[in-house]
Amino acid sequence: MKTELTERQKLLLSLIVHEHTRTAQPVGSKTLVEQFTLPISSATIRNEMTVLTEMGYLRQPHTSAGRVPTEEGYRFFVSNLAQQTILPAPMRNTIAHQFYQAREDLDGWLRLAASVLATQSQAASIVTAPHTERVAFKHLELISTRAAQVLMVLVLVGGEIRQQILSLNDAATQEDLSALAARINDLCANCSAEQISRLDPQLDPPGAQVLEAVRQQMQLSQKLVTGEIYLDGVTNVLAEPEFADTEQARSALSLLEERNKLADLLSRTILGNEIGGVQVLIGGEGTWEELRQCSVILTRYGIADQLTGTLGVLGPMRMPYGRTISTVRFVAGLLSDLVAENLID
Amino acid sequence: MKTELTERQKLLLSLIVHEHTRTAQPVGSKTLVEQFTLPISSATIRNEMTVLTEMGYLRQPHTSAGRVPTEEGYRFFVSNLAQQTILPAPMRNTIAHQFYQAREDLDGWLRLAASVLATQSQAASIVTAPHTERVAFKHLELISTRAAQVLMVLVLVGGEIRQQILSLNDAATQEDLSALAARINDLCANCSAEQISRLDPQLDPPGAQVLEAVRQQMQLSQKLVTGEIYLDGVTNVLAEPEFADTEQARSALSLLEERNKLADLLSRTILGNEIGGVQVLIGGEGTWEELRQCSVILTRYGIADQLTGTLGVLGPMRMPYGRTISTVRFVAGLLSDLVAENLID
DNA sequence: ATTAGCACTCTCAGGTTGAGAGTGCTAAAA
DNA sequence: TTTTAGCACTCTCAACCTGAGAGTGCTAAT
Repeated sequence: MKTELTERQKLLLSLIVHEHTRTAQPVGSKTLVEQFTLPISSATIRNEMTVLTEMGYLRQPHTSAGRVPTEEGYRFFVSNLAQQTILPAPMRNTIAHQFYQAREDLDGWLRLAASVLATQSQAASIVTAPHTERVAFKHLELISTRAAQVLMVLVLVGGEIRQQILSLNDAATQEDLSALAARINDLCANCSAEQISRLDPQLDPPGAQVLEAVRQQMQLSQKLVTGEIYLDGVTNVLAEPEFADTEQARSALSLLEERNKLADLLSRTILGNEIGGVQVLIGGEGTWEELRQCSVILTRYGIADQLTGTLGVLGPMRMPYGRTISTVRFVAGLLSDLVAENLID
Repeated sequence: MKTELTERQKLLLSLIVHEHTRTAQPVGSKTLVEQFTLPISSATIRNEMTVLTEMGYLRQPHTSAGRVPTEEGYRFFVSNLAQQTILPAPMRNTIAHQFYQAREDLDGWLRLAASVLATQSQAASIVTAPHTERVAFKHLELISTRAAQVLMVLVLVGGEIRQQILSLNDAATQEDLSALAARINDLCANCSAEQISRLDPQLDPPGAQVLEAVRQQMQLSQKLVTGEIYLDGVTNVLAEPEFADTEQARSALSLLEERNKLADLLSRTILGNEIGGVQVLIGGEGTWEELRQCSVILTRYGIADQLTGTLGVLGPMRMPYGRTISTVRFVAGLLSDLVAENLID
């Protein structure tokens, strides 16, 4: 159907995308030739623009306005024309240094990652906590609180921690609880939820109750987006001229608040996307009505098949794709390194 | 300075606030008499309005518009005129039932609380995780991961869990670690960070390293807004007509993103406010420039001196105060009950 | 103390206008 | 065949004007 673009057409499309990204205005043929001192006349550009418009890469907001890239136009640009702009070295160092300083804990890293993404891309950032595909038992701890109430702390392979308050049918001493925990730790080491449900340990009632709670927590953890989702820079999006009308912004940002919709969106990157690959969703791709005006850049980080999370950026469709993709990739790399260094297995 | 308001003036102020809250428009003398079929004429109302305007409770956007309540007007309304509207019983039951169902964990409760607040008030909601004033040691667990890396899980009195990955100088077996943890558990039971730093247990190097990490984590936990902050309904604010201009909305919502500013705001409720008291900040109170157009309703929940958190709502200054204050109080009550039921000490 | 009446003020929506930007087409030039 | 200059045409946008409408403040009468 679509014929190949000539080199000149590619160049023009590229320039139009750049100029429009910079000014947020439709770009006209004359502006183009002046801005970039092109060796061809505006009339020639108009002819080429007509072609690109017919091919669906450009569109005119109204009869006598300049051209604006369509979703298709952006898609072509991202796949064929956008060039990765490597972040300047001092910037990279500054960021890496921040991560080094925030060496405290996972929570701090993820929050920092979201903050860096948001600042660098001037858009909204999304970071999910890393998550194991294969949920397995690592360690259990039972802590007596008062009467028959017990705080259960469950550590999973990968380092995820889940807690629950159990009300036992009978009171138990801390010694009893510790013994029970030790027994279960032996029994379940490295087991999956299914394996646990299959083994029949003939435990006394409180033991069975604890084991069932362990199994439930592990099953909960298997659900995809169970953990924390870190957002930052949401107000950056409001600053973009395309969202001067609040209604537009509202629909886009509401997606970030509805956890299940957001999870749905993030799961896009999980299916068929290896670590290191960056996925660019432009204009909702027909699926997300709320994102008609937006683009989302997502990638995964972590260690494949062990501990992975998703991270990305949501901004207006008019976005500096080259720079943003690089930034997303860079931050994902940093987080992957951190996960690798601190992997718990 | 200010003379007392007559009953009729109070009534009128009250009606103006209600009408303005409903329509988001300045209210005129004629509208008022028609809307509420008052037994006085519009001219009389105009005279009273002049008085109220001179007293600083009302203001005219321009010469020939109706009146709008000023910050002072809202403040007077909230302190003297607003009546608590108790949530209808079926509504209360529905909400309580939701909490009952989400019995899983603290995380779920807090998220639900934020969601309920946001939905009921049609504004942005803020909920912080409960936090101990007096941070004290409850239980430590050391879990061997690989080589000299150790996952440290620290449970504080109150149930807060903190985790950290330690790199020991020498590798240690799980038995060694368990023994060390047991020793420290005995040593530190119910201690504060200061007490821990004072005791000199003559532990071997890895033990000292762990103890120092425990102390650090406890000190971190003492910082006020250390835990998770749950937000919901941020996009509700965007729907309000006063934020049709994105710039306004941006400045207000940016406050919610900047953790330290938000913490600062929340700390307002901590100083000199007992549990059960609801604090209403109208128009930034001269302190928060970003909130010039907004009101914030905050309260504390939990058990005084033991485990308390903050929760509240941020919305436009034009807000149904009676209803919203009741809702905030109601949700705080629910959370307080949950904390009491599941207190860990 | 209250009210009817009225002149006055200000906003807002609708309509008009002219400048400016950008296009498409055509005919000539390369 | 491709490129370009020239030009008529279209459309937006800001500025301006205008009249309707809403609401006020004042005054004089009740």
